[in-house]
Amino acid sequence: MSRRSILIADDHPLFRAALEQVVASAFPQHSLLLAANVAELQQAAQAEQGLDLLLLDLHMPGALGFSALCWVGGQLPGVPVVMVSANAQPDTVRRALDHGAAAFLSKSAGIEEMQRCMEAVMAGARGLHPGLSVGQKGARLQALDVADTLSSLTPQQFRVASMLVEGLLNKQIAGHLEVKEATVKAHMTEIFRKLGVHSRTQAVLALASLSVEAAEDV
Amino acid sequence: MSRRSILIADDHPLFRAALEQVVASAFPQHSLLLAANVAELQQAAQAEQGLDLLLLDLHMPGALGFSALCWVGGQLPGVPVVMVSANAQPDTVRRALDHGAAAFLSKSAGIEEMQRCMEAVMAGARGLHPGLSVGQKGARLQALDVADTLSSLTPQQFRVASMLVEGLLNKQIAGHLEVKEATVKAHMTEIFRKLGVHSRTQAVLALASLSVEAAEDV
DNA sequence: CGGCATTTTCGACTTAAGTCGAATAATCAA
DNA sequence: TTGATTATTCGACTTAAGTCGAAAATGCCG
Repeated sequence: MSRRSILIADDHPLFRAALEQVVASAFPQHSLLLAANVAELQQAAQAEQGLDLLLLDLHMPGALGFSALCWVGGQLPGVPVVMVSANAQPDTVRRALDHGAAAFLSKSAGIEEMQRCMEAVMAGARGLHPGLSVGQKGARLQALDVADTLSSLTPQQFRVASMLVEGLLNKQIAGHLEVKEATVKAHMTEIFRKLGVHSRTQAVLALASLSVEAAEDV
Repeated sequence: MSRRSILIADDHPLFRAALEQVVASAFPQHSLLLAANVAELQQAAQAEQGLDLLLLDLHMPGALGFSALCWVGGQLPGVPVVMVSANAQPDTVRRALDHGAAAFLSKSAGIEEMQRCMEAVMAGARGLHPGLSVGQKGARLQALDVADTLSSLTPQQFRVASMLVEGLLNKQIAGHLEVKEATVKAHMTEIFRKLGVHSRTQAVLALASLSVEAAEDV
C-alpha cells in the first residue's frame, strides 16, 4: 500500500499552519497536503490517490457554503471529511453532517479534542460533533434546496456563481474566466433557471443563504 | 527597566496559539500574556505595567464592536493596539484606526506581514493597514456596523433597501412606493454610496449579512 | 415669516444585465 | 468510429440598472 496522506483545506495561512501542526503531531506517519482555496483543493484531491482524510474549512475562497463538501462527496467517495468552521451553530453542524461530513469541528475546539476527533474518523467513526448538542431540526429547508441545486451546476457555472456572490460584474467575471461577457450572461441565465429565480439580485439572495456561515466570523 | 510584555487577546484557541508562535519568534525577549475574552483582557492589562503591545481581536466574547478598543484607549493610554480581524472591509479598517488602533491586520495576512507590521508599530508607526490601503475590488463584502449603516439611511431609503433584499426590481419597488422608477434608482445610488459599494449585487450581499447578524445573534 | 439644510422626486443619458437562438467543443455509450 | 447528449461559447437584441444634475417638497431654527 502506498503512503497515505491527509489534505488540509483552509484559507487562513496562520490557521492552516496551526492545523498542520496539530495533524502532524497526531499522525506523523502521514504526508500532508495543503490547499488555500477550492481550486487548489480540487487539484490536490484529484492528483492524490491515497487520501485518508480531508480537513475542510467551511468557508474558503471559491466555495459557496457547503458546495465544496458536496463536490468532495461526489468526486471523492469514501474519503472522510472533517468539517472545520468558526461557526458551530447546531443547524450548521446538522447540515454539514447531512451533506456527508464525517465530523464537524469548531475552530474554538481544543487541540486534544481535534486530535481525538480525527483519530476516531480515521478509525471509521462518522457523525461526530464533539462538544455540540444534536437537536435543532432545521428551519432551513430552502437553503438545503439551494445546496442541492448547486451540485447540479456545471463546473463553469459554479465558477460564475462563485464570482457572482463576490459581487463582481459580468465583465469582471468574463475577464477572470477569459471568455466574452456574452458567455457569462448565458451562464448566468442558466444559473437563474436552476435556482428558480429571475434576476441577479434574487440569485445572490439565494446563494447568500448558503454563505451565511462564511459571514459569521465578521 | 522591567521586563516588557505583549498581550494577545483572541478567543479562538488555535488562532491564539498561532499568533503566540508568530509573536514569540518575532520578539523572543518579550513575555507573552494571553486573554480569551474581554474580562481576561481587562484583568491582564491592569495587572501588567510594562505593556509594549496589544494584539486585539475585533470580535471577542464580551465585546460589542469597537468597545474593547475604546476601553483600552481610555485605560491604557500609550499602549499601541494592533487590531486583528477576519473582516478587512475598508470601512471597518478606517473606523478601527479612527478609534485609536495603531494598525489593522487581516487574519488572512501572511506571517511575515504580521511580524513586519508589529515591528513597525513597536518602533512607533501608526495608522498601518498593510495590503488593505486601496482597491479591495472583489474582496469579501462584510457587514458594516449595523447601527452606523442602517441609521444613516433615510426612511424612504430604508424602504427601498428593504425591498431590495426582497429581490424586487426597481420597477416593482417604484410601484409599491408609488413613485417613478427614476426615483428608486436615485435612492439606490445613494444607498450604494452609504454602504460603500458600487452595484446592486454588492449591496444585496452587504445588507444580507447585516440581517444575518441581526437574526442569528447566538 | 424667511432662509437653510435635508429629503424626495424625476428626466435624460450611459452602462450593465438578461434572453434567445445557434454554433462549436467535449463526453460518453454503443 | 459514430451518433447522441451535454457543456461552453458568443452575437444580436431587449430590458433593467445606474449616474448626473436639478427641481420640488419638507422640516427646522432664528
